[in-house]
Amino acid sequence: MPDDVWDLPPEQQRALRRAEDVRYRAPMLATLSKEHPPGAGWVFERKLDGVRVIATRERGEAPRLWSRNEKPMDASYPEIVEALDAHGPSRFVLDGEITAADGTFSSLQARMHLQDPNRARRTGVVVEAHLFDLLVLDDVDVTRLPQSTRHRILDAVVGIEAPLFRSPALEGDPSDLLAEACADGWEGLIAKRSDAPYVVGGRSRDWLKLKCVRDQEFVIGGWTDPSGSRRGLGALLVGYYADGQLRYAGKVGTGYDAATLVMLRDRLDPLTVAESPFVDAVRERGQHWVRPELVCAVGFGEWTTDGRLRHPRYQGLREDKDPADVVREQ
DNA sequence: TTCCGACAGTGGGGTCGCAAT
DNA sequence: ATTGCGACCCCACTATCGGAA
Repeated sequence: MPDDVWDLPPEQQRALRRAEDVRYRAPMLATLSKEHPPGAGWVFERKLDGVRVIATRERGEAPRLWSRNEKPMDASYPEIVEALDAHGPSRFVLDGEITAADGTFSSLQARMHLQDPNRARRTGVVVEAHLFDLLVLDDVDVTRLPQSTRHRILDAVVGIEAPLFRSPALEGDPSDLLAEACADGWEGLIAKRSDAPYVVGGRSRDWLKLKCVRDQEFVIGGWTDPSGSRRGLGALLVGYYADGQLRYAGKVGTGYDAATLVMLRDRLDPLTVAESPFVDAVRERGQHWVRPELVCAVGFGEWTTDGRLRHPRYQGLREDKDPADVVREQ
C-alpha cells in the first residue's frame, strides 16, 4: 500500500473514525432526478445494470459479498471473492456493482440466485465487479471523507484487474453526457457530488440517478383483478401489432392514481370479450379480455429477451391514436 | 403553513426452490 | 411431472404522515 494514503489535510484527518468492525453496511442509495445537476463539483459514472454489492473482509478471513438487503452472495460469485482475496487490502468494506461481462441484466439472472459456487461458474456467465466506493480501510472508517478523497484512496489500495474494475469518472456537460449514454444503450448515469460523505443506508441527493427513458404507445388487450386495497384493476395487459397480429408485451401495473384506475375500468368494461385478442398464449392471474380499441402510453426501461417490457409504468390514454398503427418501435 | 423525505402498499420481469396438486 | 407461490434480484409509482423549512 502507498505510504501517503493517509496524508490528508487537517479537516479530513479529523473526519476519520476508528472502524470497530467490517460488518455489512447498508449501501448509500441514489435519488431519481429529472433535472440534471450542475456540472461543477459533480462527477458522473455509468449506471450499471447488475446487482449492488457490499464487499467486506475482516483481517485474516476470506472476503464476503452482501446484497443490498444484507443477504450473503459469496456463493454466487466465487470469482469476485477470489479476486478481492488476491488484490484487496487485508481489511475493508467496499461498495460496487456486480454485472455480467456483456452488461445485460438478463445474463446475470442466470446465476444470481445460485447457491453453489461450482454451479455458478458452470453457467458460463462471466461476471465483473465494478468498485466505486470505500467505507473502511484497515482500522479506519473513511465514510466522512469527501467522495473525491475516498475515490483516490480506493484507487491506491485495490489492485484493479479483471474481474475487478473501477467505474471511470466521466467529464463534460451533464446533458451531453446523458444524451451520449442513452445513444450508447446505457441505462443512465449516476451523478455524485465530489465533496459528499458516504451516508450508510441513506438515500441522499448527493447521489443522483439520471435514467434513460423509453416510451411508446401500446394497445390495451385486457386487465387483471386488483388485490388488497386497490380498486378498479391491478394491471393492464398490453401489446402491439406485427404482421397484422396483436403480440403480447406484458403487464403495466403502476403509474395510476386511484381515480385513473376506476376511470380505466369504466372504459374497459363495455369492451369485454371472452377470448384473448393476443396471438401469443397469455396466462395471467385474474385476467380479463377486451376488444383492442384503447391505446395508452407506457414508459419503460428496456425490452427483455423474452419480448416483455421491463420496469413499465402507465403514462396516460392516447385517444388520438389508432390501435392498428401501434407497432414495436425501434 | 407548506414542503420534503421516509415508509407502506401495489404493481412489473425473471429465476430458483419448494410444496401442493 | 406440473403448477403455484414466495423469496430473492432489478425496479416505478401513489398515498400518507411527521418533521423540517
